[in-house]
Amino acid sequence: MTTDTHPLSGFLGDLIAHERLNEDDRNAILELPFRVRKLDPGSYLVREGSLPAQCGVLVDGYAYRQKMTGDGARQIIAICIPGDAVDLQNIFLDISDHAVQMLTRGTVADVPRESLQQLVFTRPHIGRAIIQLTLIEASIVREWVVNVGRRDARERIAHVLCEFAVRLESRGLMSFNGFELPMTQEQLADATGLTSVHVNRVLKGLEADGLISRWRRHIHFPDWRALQDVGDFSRTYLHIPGEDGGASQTLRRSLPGLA
Amino acid sequence: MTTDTHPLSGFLGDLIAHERLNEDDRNAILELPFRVRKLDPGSYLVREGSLPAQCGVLVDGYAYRQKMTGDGARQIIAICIPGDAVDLQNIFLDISDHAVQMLTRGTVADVPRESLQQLVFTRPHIGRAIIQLTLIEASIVREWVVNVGRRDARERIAHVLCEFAVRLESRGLMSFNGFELPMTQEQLADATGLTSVHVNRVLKGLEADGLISRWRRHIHFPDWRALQDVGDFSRTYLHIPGEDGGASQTLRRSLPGLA
DNA sequence: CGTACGTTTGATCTTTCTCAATAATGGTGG
DNA sequence: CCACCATTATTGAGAAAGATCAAACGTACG
Repeated sequence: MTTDTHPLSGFLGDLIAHERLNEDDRNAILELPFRVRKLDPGSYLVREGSLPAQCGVLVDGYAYRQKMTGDGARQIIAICIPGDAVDLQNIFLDISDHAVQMLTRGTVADVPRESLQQLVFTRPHIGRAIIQLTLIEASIVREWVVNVGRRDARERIAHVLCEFAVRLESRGLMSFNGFELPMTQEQLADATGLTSVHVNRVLKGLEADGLISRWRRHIHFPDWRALQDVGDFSRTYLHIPGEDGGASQTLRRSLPGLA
Repeated sequence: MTTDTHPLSGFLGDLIAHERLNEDDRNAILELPFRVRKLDPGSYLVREGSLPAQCGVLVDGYAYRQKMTGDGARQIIAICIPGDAVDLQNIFLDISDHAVQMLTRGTVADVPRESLQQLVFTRPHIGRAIIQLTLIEASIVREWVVNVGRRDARERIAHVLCEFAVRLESRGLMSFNGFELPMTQEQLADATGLTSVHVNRVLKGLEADGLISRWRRHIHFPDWRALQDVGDFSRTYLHIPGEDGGASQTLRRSLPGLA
């Protein structure tokens, strides 16, 4: 299928998951002008304070949103997975208030700001879908405030792992019963407001308790239900369509141990 | 002036600050249907899991966004000030992922979801303005992740105070050189991921160091510049229009000690 | 005037950080 | 394919920030 190999097909799939788009809408997305780039880990998609003229769509690979404090500490705000548009805020806001950097090697399709902006108002269904995506992103960030503000280290890490698993699953990116964590323990620490030393100890603890199993950076879930409990995780804030708060068929398939 | 007494005039002012609206646009906002309610502290504007049919606009008084963890801890996600629309996410997303509660006694104007939704797509300037407001809200939440994840107690509280001061100032709600903090120390703790005991000690510390002065819940800023430094505060993430990152004229007036 | 709520203070305990060192891993050039 | 280097993971010991527990004190409101 040519659609599956179109660089924006992942993004389109995400839109479709949230809003019914007719053929014209779908074509409008696929006919957006774009330029593809290959990027190395650590390279910037957006710099804080910059004024991006295009919106990057992650074709493959992973990225993260990040802010630095005055004394050089890093806080990771969000993880971007393939199919995510990383500059939706910058379509309507001028100067970027945070940076986006590649976590792994990957591919990005840059779409001009104006093209997307125009679609939002000329095609209400696309507009609604894009607005929903930005709102869901905001919802995830709110949950991260809770995670970092009111949960202890073990809960935080369990929660982040659960969230990542469910998001990957919703895009069909889970392999078997787990995934390869695309980040170092130090980056996981920056996402959870901890130190890498402590992250290491907590991961070992989770493993010792049979809540996860690890090999290299691959994480598997021998007891998915228990991990969710430890992480105080409930998927509702992800606003994944077609799931009532219980698990989807696919999730049931790929995450056994779920009643 | 009749405009100033219209319940939605604060909201309109906020929109205008971000996007040029012509007379038709402005009238469209002021002619929105609404119903006014008076609310007591603690009463809910939105419950987590609910499906709001209207968008509340804070006319006066303060509110907060909040989520609870499984073991009953509360995390405050955002503070809403007069003029804020508290349900913008719920215009396009169905089930609410967090609760909104009154902090003080206050007044809310409820606008039907559909009316606002329609304006977004029929009046692109209003649409852009509303999208910008939701994006700025998201930007503030991102900064809160940084605050709670990577700053110590003193920095966190200083930062929250600075943010609150600047946001109030941008709406003309600062009195003299300070404001009345509309929340208890316990609520401030829930906003910063601390305990009320520790918040109390930190406030006293800030006061002892001449960074703030307190009388009841009134906070003043004897050394605004120093407080910003302690809080690692920079206003850029608030995306307040017409300010280059330096201070506005009004701010200069109302917050002396600013070079 | 008393009760409920918020603030302040002290003493002690835990979680997590910091510093430091060692071991494993992955990628690179020869 | 192998040796080497840089990065990442792991472990230990001690220190610190903040939590917890408990009590006293103020203040506002009915």
